[in-house]
Amino acid sequence: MDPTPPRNSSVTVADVARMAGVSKATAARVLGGYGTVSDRVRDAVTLAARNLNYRPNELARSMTTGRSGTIGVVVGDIENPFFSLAVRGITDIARQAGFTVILTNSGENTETEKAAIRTLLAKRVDGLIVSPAKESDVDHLKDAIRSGCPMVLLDRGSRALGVDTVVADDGQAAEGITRRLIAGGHRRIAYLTACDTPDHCFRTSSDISTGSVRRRIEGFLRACREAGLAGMEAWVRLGALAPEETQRIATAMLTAKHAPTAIIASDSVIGLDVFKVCRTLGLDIPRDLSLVSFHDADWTAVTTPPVTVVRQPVYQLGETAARLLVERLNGDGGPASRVVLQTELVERASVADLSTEEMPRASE
Amino acid sequence: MDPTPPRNSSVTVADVARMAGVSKATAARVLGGYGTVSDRVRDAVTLAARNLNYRPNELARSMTTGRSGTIGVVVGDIENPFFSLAVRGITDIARQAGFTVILTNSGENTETEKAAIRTLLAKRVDGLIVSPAKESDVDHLKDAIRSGCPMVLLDRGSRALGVDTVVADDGQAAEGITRRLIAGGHRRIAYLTACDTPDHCFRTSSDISTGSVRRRIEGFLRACREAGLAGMEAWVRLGALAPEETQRIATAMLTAKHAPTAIIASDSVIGLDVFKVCRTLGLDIPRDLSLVSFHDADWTAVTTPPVTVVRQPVYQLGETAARLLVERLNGDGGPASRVVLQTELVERASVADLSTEEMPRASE
DNA sequence: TTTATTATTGAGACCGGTCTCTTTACGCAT
DNA sequence: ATGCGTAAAGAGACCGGTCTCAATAATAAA
Repeated sequence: MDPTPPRNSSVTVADVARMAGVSKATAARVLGGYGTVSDRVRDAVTLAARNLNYRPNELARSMTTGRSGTIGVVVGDIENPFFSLAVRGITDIARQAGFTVILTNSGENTETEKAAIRTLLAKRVDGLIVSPAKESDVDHLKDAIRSGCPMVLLDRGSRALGVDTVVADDGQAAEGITRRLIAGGHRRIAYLTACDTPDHCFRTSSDISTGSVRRRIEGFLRACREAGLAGMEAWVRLGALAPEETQRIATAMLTAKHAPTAIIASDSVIGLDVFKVCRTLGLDIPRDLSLVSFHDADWTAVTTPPVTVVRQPVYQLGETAARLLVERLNGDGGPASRVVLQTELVERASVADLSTEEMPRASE
Repeated sequence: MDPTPPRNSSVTVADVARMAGVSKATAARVLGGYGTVSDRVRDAVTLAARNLNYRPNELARSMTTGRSGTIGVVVGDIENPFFSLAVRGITDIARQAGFTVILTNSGENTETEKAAIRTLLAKRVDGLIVSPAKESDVDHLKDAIRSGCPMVLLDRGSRALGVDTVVADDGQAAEGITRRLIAGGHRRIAYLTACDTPDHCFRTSSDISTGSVRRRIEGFLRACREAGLAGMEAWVRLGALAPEETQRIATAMLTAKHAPTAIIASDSVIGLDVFKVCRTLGLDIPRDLSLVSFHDADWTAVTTPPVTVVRQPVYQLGETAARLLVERLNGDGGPASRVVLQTELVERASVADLSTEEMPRASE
């Protein structure tokens, strides 16, 4: 209609009110959709708003209402398909519920995480979804909670915080897959993770500050002990933080005299690098090495052989976290809940059964 | 120190000022880090702020300064590794420059995109980075620009908008890979994309509203024409929006009488599904089908055979977009620039050379 | 017709910062 | 001692909405 609608660099309710010939309060009522207004006035204001190309200032609104309509998300690394899928779940639910998402990467670094939380709090997010880098260092999270900001923990719980938590049954999953490997005759089973300790050596599971990984390692060790395998702590390898390091560690393990017959990769990024190393070293999976990875990443189904994985309901993890948070924001004052989503072992062809394989050979 | 620091549900500068025994203006000067204050007062205010556990309200600050310190990002789908990597690039740069990122998924849907832009504008983002779902429908973007919100287009340009744009040299890349296939003796080359038209049929490249894809198809057709191949438009297949559809389309193509000898997948998600279909159909790559995919996704290097891809500098795409935007926000008033990042053809083993393969057969 | 009740509208405070303008005070030169 | 320049601090408006409360108009009840 109007060929050059105004620039509206900042058309305010007052401007609209003036043009419509009503008070600021009345215009605000129409524009904000609250209170009671006559149809005649409503039309006049709506028309004026359209003509002026009025755009509400959500900032000003948040100012008085105290709700910003945003939720802050802190993940380790959005580039990791695990997180990008979870974030997709979060944003989908958030959008449905009328919230927008401010995304932050901690890079699995507590300092960055602290800064992120501070920024998000300053921006007055209505709630937080956090995947804490370290469970042991959560004072900043405690602060946020105490200051009244609802929080949901994603993938990594910290019971000390007493907030809603959504995790997968990592411990059981690891226990199950370990048991399966042991039943298949494996004894030298390595667990490879990005988590690290100051001296890069694993001693006890309490050294591991990333909740999900700690639970997995505990499950791994539990299954080992159950089978009478001792000293399996030595097979837990840390520090697979980047592709180069992962490949260095995997290469070292696999070329050593006492090489593992099976490796459990703590996430799909690590699993991929282990796979690459095998290819580089000319090792055949599963003949020379059995491989199991956490996270059913897309690539795991198309390799030769396809790799056996622990399928986590990642999207649902994000969805559930967001849903829990939205409930809180809508006034749910119930006690903190801990949702544990079931994982599923997807058996493909990267695991060898040493026991039955040996048998026919022995009898032939 | 203090065992129970206050709840600070809303400690304001006024509160801090009162406790420090100074005026609100003075406290604000200290807390906001502007103006001039005596050391004695500064210390008093700082101490009071700490005791009260004061947290600045960024919303209120934005209100007066007119800058929110956030940039809005609209991508098609964060779950797609292409976008998650680009977003990583964006957030890294944004954080360095002191901005936070509000992330939105359009789901490649223009209506959702419009709503997202509206919301982001209402939240008064300082700038926008958008990957428009359709180049043909950009009035909402034009509006945003006219209202004074700096914008950078990511991966998909629209010259009509006259704003900074960062894209890969999609046209050349497609042209190059097509030429290579043709030189290898391929004549029946299919191009498979998620983009769609109302009747699911491709006629002319102007039907394609996603900029990057349109440029690729144009490159593809250019190379075909150059080689004297006519009617290759028929080999452009649309509508690979979801795994099921991609697999349906690929299966139909590959089981038809006139099956393609090569398929170019418009992104790695589609490439993966084509790969799966080949496996299902028992087709050998590259003997029965040559496959090339856009985007050097992690899985492409570990399949058997590894697949030839067009490597786009995705992270840098995001980085560059963010950098450009930050420059604008810092007052750069120069003309809109169009940055074209070079792609790289990563030749692996999924492409067969029909010409040399046929020759020995013919002479045997 | 008068009063009670309700629907509309207006005036203005408020949210929590920033920022301009003014006042006060101090140090130094004349 | 007087005057001036400048540093430090206070007062209060303002940003753009929301929201309470009072005022007015319209409708219903008596």
